[in-house]
Formats: sequence, structure tokens, C-alpha cells
Amino acid sequence: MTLLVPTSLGTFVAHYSAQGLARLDFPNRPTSDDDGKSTAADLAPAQIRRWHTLTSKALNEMLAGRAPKSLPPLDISAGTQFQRRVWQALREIGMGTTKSYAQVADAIGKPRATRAVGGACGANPIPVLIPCHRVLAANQRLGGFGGGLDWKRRLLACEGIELFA
DNA sequence: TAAGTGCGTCGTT
DNA sequence: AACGACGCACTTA
Repeated sequence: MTLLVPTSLGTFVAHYSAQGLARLDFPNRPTSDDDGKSTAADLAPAQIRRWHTLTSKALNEMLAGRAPKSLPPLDISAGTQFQRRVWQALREIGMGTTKSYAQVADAIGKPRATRAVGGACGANPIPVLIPCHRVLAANQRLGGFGGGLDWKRRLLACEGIELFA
């Protein structure tokens, strides 16, 4: 089920499964899955409405540079075991701090899988709330971003993170 | 600084 | 078997 999330930087698109928030798309992005239609928030089942309220608050907090107090349940069951390990590690990177791909690889006990970590970041279904934007290339350089590098820069700027020139 | 080449590495398709 | 949101060690402008 798909619901819209208006924010100061555009309207994000949230997709819910029975387990929670399953995907979050940036504004103006071709709908990758689903039927492309969104459900009016007040017509959604009560549980999804509750989750959606949390999603909306959390996302707007993030974009305002504050750490969300709570998140909806995140349904990352679609990921492989490796991807889920990476995504879990990403959730442990605090607001305003960053890690390199190599540091994330270390954190999950696979110090040589740096490139594979990049792949898992790119497959992150819930950007922003699972903060893949806090993963930079070595030496505080920008690296890549599935949602477009502009978004990565913008999200980092929200958290006051400086990049290497 | 910046741009290019090459290679090790490993999960995903 | 081929391909990356990597990282490192280079070389060349």
C-alpha cells in the first residue's frame, strides 16, 4: 500500500507491507513497484495510518536536522542476509556522523567486502531513514548515491556534514 | 589537484 | 562470467 509524505523538499512516496514500511522513494521518481497509485491516508487501515504518522514525523525531523524520536517498523525482509547486515550497520551511524564504505565493511566483520557494501547501500529500500547517505568514500569524499548525488549532498547538508574538497 | 590505469576483493545477477 | 555507490598504488598533466 502506497501513501504520500509531503515535506519541505518534496513529496516522498512510502510503501507499506503488512510488516511495516517497506520502501521509501524520493520525490518525482518513477514508481518502481506497486501500481503507481497512492491511497489517501485517511482511508488506509488504522495500523498503516499509525505507521504513516511515524514515517511522516521521522522524515520531517530528519530533513530539519533532528534525530527522529521514533520510527515505524521497517520491513527489510526483501533483502539478502548480507544486505540486511549492512542496513543494520547503517542504522547505527548517528546523526551528523559518517563512515566510509570500508568502515562499514569492518563493522559487519567483512573488511574486504567494501565494494559489496556499496552495492548493498545502493539496494537500500528505505533511504534517509536507513541513512545510506552517511556512507562516504575514503577520505571524506562524496562517493555515489542511488537517488542522485544532489540528494546525498542535500541530506548531508541537513546534518551539517562537511565533505573533503 | 585532477584525471587516468590497474588490481584485489566479494555479493549480486 | 560480468558488473559495481570501493580503496589503494600508482602515473601523467
